[in-house]
Amino acid sequence: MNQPLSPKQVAQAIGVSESSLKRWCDRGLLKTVRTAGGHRRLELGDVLRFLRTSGHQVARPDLIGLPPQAGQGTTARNKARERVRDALLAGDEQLCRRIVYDLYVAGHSACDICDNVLAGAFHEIGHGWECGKVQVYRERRACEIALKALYDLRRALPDPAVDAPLAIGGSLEFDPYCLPTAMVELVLRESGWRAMSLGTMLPPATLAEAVRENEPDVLWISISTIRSVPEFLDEYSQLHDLATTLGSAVVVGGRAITAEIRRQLSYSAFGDTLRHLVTFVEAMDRRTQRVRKRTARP
Amino acid sequence: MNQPLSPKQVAQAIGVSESSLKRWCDRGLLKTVRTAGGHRRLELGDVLRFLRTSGHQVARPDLIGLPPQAGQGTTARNKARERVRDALLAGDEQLCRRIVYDLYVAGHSACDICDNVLAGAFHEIGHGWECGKVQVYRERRACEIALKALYDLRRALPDPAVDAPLAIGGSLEFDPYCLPTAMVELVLRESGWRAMSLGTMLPPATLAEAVRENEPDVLWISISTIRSVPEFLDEYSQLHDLATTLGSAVVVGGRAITAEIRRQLSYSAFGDTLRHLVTFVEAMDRRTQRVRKRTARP
DNA sequence: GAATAAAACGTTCAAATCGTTCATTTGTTG
DNA sequence: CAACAAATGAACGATTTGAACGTTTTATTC
Repeated sequence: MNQPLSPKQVAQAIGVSESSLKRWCDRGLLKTVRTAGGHRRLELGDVLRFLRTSGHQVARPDLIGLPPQAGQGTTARNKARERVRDALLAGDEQLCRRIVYDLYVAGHSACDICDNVLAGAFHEIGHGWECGKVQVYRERRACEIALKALYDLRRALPDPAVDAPLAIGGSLEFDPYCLPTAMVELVLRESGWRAMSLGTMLPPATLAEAVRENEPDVLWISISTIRSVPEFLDEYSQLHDLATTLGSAVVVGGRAITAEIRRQLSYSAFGDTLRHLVTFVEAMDRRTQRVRKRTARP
Repeated sequence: MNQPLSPKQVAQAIGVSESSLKRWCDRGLLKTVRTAGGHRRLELGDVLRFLRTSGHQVARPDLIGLPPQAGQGTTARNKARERVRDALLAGDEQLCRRIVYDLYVAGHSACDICDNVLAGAFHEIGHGWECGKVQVYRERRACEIALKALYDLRRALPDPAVDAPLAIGGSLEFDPYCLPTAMVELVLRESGWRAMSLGTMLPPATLAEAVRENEPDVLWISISTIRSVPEFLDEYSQLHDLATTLGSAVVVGGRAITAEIRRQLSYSAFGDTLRHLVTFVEAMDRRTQRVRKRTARP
């Protein structure tokens, strides 16, 4: 409980720069102990006392209490996955949001965070859910929290350019999982695309209509559950044919696509991970630029 | 995220001089915290509260983390519904978010916005959808956009106190509508409650488990569709009995509850609108305070 | 236990903010 | 219209803050 905190942790938690915090320590406003090498170590109790007495009543003193800080390292990501998983299971929205945001600030891409941290955490949660070790409501609550974290991250991205390539997509009927499609939207926007999720449980007919009316560069379809394989294959192929006819690339992915099913699908790109998707759309971007260059200088 | 804002940022955002802003702070019109060195730090929630009461417009919303162009539009509520409806149907996320924000900054409560603007807009959209005049995907896309606007608004609210009363809830199986439950969460948080949506399509058994494990003061259930009335009545009554036994009030509402069904339900409160819900929880708050006062002075 | 990456050290410096004063604008009243 | 009170915005030197830098300590990995 009285674990030593680093100046960086405390500074970030209360929203001031490390420099200021160090100055306050040196000025005696905040009791510090030093390691043998001269590094400052702060104790939680002292920090809280400082916040109370100095009149420096900070927004969220509770933040420094519980969460250990996210690092920037490559190994930090694996730990982040565990911490996110625990925060999600415990229903701690603030903590989850903070870990995700810290990772992003530390330089991890949204794509990376989704693929390696969130997806991993949900894989574990889903496993626990299938084994009956995790209550259903915890899994659902975790989805709600993760969705909020994703939307939060989304707001940190710049708005796409009005002439950026357009992508629309979502999940088909009987597939209520909103997280995958929210992730796709997020990472596409990170790549500068005008991505717009149409949501979940979309009848194929209305997706077709959306393609007709919006003529997107890419249509993405997220497949988390399949009710009837033959029906799915039929609906999907119709959709695919229509989209390609209208000049839209079709990207499909999701955990419900087995190797067996995949073999029977036509698609412009298949994504096991969001990384694959990003690679694909960036290749499209490069091709478009080449075409534009050619058109500009004939 | 909820990072403190500097007086300069806020002054530029509102479009007034730094001097005036400092004076307002010192006069107590705008809550401020001070750094250890004596510099003022403002929180976004407090700034918004000030804007709402003072009637100032926002010149540069981007400077304080608000969506671009927010806080300078019209604030008439009756027209707002039409404008939101059109923005939702057109898939214009920015515009929708902006209108909602403008309303909030202009002093309308989140509850009011949900009840009178968003719900109204979706009522019309739903009607158009049933008549076949509105494509399904447009309705779904509208949900996605509205959800983002709601989460955005949520961020503007202060975090609930750790000892605030707890409310959990969601929608039952076969009911995938996430908007109502997101609205409930939002307005409860606006009333200072620790509200946590568990999401949609929850099996009654896991809701029961959630009540057992979290012992909330209120359990809310949002009913947008009912698959089988007898099954629903059976499941609901079990849930209701369990919750009341454990000391949780049960609040139920939703467009699927007809007068006929309502007559057969037991509940602590029924909400046709979010306003009803807020009235109920605020009555609970007052009762709690009375009890506390009595306990404090015997 | 050595090698390597990450975090913290102390220092410097430009930018931001402090409190204060004062001239200007705005609104009210006789 | 003049007189007056209240609020605003600009300016000032003094102080605080945040970011940068190269160096040293700590933590992680093999």
